[in-house]
Amino acid sequence: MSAKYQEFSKLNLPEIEQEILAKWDASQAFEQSMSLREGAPHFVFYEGPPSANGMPGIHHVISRTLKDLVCRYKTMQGFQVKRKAGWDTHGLPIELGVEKELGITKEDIGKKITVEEYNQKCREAVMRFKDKWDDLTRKMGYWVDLSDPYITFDNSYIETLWWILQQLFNKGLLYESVSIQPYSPAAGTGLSSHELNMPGTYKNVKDTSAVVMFKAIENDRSKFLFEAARVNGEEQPEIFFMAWTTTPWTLPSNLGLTVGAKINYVLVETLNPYTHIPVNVVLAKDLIGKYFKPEGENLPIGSYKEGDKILPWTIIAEFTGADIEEARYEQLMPYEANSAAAAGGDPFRVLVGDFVTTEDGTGIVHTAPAFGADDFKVGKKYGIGILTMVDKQGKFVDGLGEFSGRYVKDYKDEKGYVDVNVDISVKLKKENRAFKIEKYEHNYPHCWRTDKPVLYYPLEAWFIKTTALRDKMVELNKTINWKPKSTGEGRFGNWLENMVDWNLSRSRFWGTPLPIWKTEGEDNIEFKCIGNIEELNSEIRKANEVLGGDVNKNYLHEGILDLHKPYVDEIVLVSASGRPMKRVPDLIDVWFDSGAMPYAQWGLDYDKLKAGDPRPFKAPFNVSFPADYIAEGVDQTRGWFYTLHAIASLLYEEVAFKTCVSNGLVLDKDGNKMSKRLGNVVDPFKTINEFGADATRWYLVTNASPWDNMKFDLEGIREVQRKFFGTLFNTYQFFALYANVDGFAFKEQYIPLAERPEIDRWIFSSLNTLVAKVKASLDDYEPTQAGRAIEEFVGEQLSNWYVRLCRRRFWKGEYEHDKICAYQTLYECLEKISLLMAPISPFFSDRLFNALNEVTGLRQERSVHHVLFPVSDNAAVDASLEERMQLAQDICSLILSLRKKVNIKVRQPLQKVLIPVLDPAMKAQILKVEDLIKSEVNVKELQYLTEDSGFIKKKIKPNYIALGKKLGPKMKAVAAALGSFTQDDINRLEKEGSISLLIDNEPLILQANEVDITSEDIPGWMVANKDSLTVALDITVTPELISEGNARELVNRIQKIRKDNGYELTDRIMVQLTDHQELKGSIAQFNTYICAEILADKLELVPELPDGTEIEVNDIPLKVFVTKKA
RNA sequence: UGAUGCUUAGCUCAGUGGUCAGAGCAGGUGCCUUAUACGCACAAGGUCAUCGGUUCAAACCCGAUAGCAUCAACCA
Repeated sequence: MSAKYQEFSKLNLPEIEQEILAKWDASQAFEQSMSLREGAPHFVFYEGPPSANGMPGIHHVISRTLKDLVCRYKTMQGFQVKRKAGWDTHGLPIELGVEKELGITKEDIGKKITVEEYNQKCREAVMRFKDKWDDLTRKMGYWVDLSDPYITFDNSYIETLWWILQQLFNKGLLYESVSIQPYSPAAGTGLSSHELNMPGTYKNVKDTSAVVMFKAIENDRSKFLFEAARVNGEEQPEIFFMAWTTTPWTLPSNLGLTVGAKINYVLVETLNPYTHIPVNVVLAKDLIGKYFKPEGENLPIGSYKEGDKILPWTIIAEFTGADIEEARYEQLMPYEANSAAAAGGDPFRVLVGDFVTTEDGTGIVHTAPAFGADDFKVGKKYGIGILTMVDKQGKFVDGLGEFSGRYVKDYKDEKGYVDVNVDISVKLKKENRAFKIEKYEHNYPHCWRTDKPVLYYPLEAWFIKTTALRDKMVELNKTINWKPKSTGEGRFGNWLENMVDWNLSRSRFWGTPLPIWKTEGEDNIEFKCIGNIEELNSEIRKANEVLGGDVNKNYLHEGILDLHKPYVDEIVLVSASGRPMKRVPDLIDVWFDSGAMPYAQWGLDYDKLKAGDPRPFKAPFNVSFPADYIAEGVDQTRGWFYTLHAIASLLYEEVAFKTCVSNGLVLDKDGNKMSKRLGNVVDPFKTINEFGADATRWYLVTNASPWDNMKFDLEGIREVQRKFFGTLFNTYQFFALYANVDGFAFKEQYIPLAERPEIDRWIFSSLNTLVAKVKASLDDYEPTQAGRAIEEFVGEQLSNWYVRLCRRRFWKGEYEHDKICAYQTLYECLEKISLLMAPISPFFSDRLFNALNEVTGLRQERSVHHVLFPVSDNAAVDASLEERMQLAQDICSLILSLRKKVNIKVRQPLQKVLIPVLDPAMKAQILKVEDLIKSEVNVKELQYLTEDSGFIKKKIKPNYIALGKKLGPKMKAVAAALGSFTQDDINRLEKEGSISLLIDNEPLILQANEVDITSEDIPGWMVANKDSLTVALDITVTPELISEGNARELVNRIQKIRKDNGYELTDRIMVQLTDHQELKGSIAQFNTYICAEILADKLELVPELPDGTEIEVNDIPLKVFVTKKA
């Protein structure tokens, strides 16, 4: 323990941080922050695993600051907070990175490079930037246990995922199905959404589009259409539903027509423009204009002659989509391969779907479930079956007549490729089944590798039936505390409501394999889902015994050593009926990896597993589920937040986290997204090295609410550094300077609050109010509020008011009661601040705390992060005291503003200030701070004007809040009436407590408490107002006042000379001045004052001073000669 | 296209159903020196995105529009 408070030459945050980091390392401060809380209640935090495959960016600093500050705060609240780090190690970005590095594509894997080698590369690549991440973690002061992280590619991690999948499989929540996915026939592979979002994949292309006519069959639902046509005179009317398609090749696979329930449709009697046969067609009313000209309306059909430009048409019925639901139609292009039986459902019906619009087409959507996600969904809902009349090479299957074997798009760059879409259109035209054929330009996705158009194609995939738990998940979500609320209720809640089953399958190489084996062939398929390594090993041996030969020969001895591809794929298992089973080649979605971290981070406990424990995970899972708190970027809403929630709901019908903070994006200072391409990425290392992690963290937290997108500007960090840390640092420096002089080490008895001066009690009250506010804000996960409150206190209350007003107490007089009060008060403020700010800025707070504590030894703890958070002392909070100090600050500000207006500097004393006081309470309040105001603004007296002094001009306004409900619409009239009140009217109202008005010829009694009376003017005086406060200043400068002003000015000049001469604070001086008529009186009168201020024994007036310094005192030139007294 | 959020001073952000809309920074003016010019004080700066509605009263509540952002989707 050193006897002196450390003084610094200059604030250097990065340097302080280096020092603190070394100290933390040496003392194992982080480990201690947990071990000191052994046995205390847990606060559970989950770390969302980052991928160490890329460099960390500044946006990682914000979410990690949020994580860290809550964990530190909860530790200070007495909780034990363990935080295990984790790494996300699987997934497409890693694979793509490796492909790029090796210069290969997906197709080359298994050919140019073995899967084994490839996965080895991935395993190496995944931790490429781990050092950088660890470095950032350390430098930004993020306390997380990096020594024992969970890693998603570890066997034990994958094993836990398998166990979970097995649970879901056993519950029937894991199933195989088809889903419609983007697929590139040219490349023979499915495309991920990532690949589809690559630049240049969407291109404008011209395709043959067709409006085709599906012939309606008369039934219950369509009867009214036929009757309408018959009324119109036709005996055997033909009615057609018109639908538009840009992909005519999907027409042989058509199984339905989808309409919008609320869209208005019409039945139109007209002619087919190609065949000129009279027809009746159904389309959306809004789209009539697209196909028919207004001139043709209601023209008789018979009037049309071939070659006419105008097609006659007549609306003969009007109805909504809901009216024709379940109507039926004839198949458009029947062949042997696409029969209703082949579709496996009840096709050729009119369906209702919410995706239908009337923006283009006909308002009726041709629905081929195999080739569109919406089509598939609505088709499934209605059970119309599915037809996939195109194979994986992109050509029509056999059994489609003349179209069999033809490619639906030019995937092969065939010479003389004839567009099959055109042929289909021509055929339909001839058959009176096409209404309009034209080229249509639209935006369509293309395979980024082959440049050929993508098709949406049904592919086999494994799904988790999350929809089965939807209601439960929605219900559980309501118990989660979301910050901000809108993320949980809106974005997340909405997502849950519209959730679809989770497509787990990924056809890649580096990831968690799906642990499902299945028998080959189409009949009696048997499945086996493996749940742990031991089970797999025993199944391996069993298969070898049953199937014999070389089956699994490489895995018999040691069992399986790596759960990745290609090893798992080599393993053959045996089904219950004795047939060989091969693994489903899929990997699972990496989001499952991270969503399962609450369980997999600990791994499986075989003892519990064998005992049939439903939660067979290693300790400390039992005390680490669910999480009290998680925090990530808002982009994780449908990522990690969802998968955590989904898995916990599926397994245990519980939440995985109780509070979730989702932070917004970090944009550059102009509001653009940071991207490498634009070169506007902020390097977190550079930022921290230059400005310090504390300033960066403080800026990120206080600049904007974390969930708003923030525009990141280094200028803002600079400001924080200067304004907040600079001020706080200076306040400490001030304290240290004098405390060292006086040897203050908090050795004296703690002086009770009641015995301290008013200003001390005030800053204490204010401090405790702050403590309460900070605690409330942090408890509510609102760190921005907390940080801003601390800033405000340090800048305005502590530094700029308390210290400024109290300066003299620290250097004047003996080391006794008042001085000790001042030291104790300032010390406690500084110490509490160090505690309050510790969660947000862990370094400087620790430095400040220790700088103080190393001298006084008041605390046992060696780090601020081990101390319990302060508790607000209600007894110290005095609202009335805070109010009157605020009053004093406001009054001072008003007086300064008046001085400025008339250009009278503060050093010039003025005689008096007038303050109208309308009630005795206000006067009492100001009286208590009168001295303070007088010295602060250099005024000799405060005069209170009460109403009877006659000086005040009052103003009256309705009290809108009180009167609003009572008066309602009469409010305006009353306001006008009050506006025309005379001073006498106001006085009478005040005296009598009420007044009667005539509003709209009705009498109305107004009570005194229903109006606001203020005094905004004092006739003849210069006034300034703030809210209801009014201040007038007497700006008369009498000769006496000038004289005193001169004296003060002189003091000020001589002080400057002292400083220039480099004298010590305590040096006494001798002063010679040239005699000057105008100053003579002043110097004589204020001689004692001047001498006391400048530490001179006397002032000597001489006629000439050749060696003196020339100065000016209020424009009076003179010379002074100052020497240090020996 | 949908969901969600944002839009207030030149910039970064507060703000509450109550009649003059706030702070910091930048810019302006004036002040130094026994903590701090990396400071202090004062003044100026606004169509609260636009348009409608509810209300005695709207920056605030509601509805539409526009722009930005994220996520999801992408379609006939």
